[in-house]
Amino acid sequence: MSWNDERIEQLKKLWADGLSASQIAAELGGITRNAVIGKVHRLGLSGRAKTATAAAPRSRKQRTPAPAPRQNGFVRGNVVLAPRVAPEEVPEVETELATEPVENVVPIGQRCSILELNEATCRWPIGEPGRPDFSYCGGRAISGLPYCSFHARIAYQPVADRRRDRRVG
DNA sequence: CCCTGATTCGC
DNA sequence: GCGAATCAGG
Repeated sequence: MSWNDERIEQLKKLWADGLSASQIAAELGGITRNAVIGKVHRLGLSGRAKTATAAAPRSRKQRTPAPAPRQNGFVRGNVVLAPRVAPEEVPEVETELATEPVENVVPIGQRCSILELNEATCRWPIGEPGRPDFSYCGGRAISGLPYCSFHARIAYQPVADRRRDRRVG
C-alpha cells in the first residue's frame, strides 16, 4: 500500500475527526499505525488539540455483577469471625437469659482481653473497641464455635427464627 | 498490559 | 518519503 491522493485525503479527514492513528490505519487498511503517524508528521498535521478518544472515552468492559452477599447463618450485631452453623446445631439455652441485657449477663470476673482468648474461650466482644474496659466474654466456648452457648444462641438466633417460621408456614 | 502520539533512523 | 522500532506517557 502507498499514499495516493485519495488515501491522503482520507487520512487528513480521519485525523481531523480525531481518530487515533491505529483506528485510521484500520480504516485505510493494509497499513500500520506507525505508517499513519509518520505520514501525519510529514504532512505537518501533528499536535491535535484533542483526540476523540479523550473526548469520548472508550467503552469500559462490563463488570460481572458481584455475587449477592450470603445472609443465611451469619451474625447480627457484634461480629467476630465465626463459622456458619446450622441453627439446629446451636444448643438451647435458658430463655430467661436471652431476655436480659447482654452486657449484664457476663460476670466481670469471667471477661478477658484479646490476649487471653483461645480455642476454648468465648470470643463475643463486650463494650466498645478502643475503650479501656473493652473485653471479650471469656466464657467456655462450645466446641467448634467461637462462642459460649449463650452467645452462640444470640449469634445464630435470627436464622433459627427464620427457619422455624418457614417450617410452620 | 492495554492504549496513545512522538521520534529516530535505516531503507 | 517511508515506516518499524523505540520511547514516553495515560
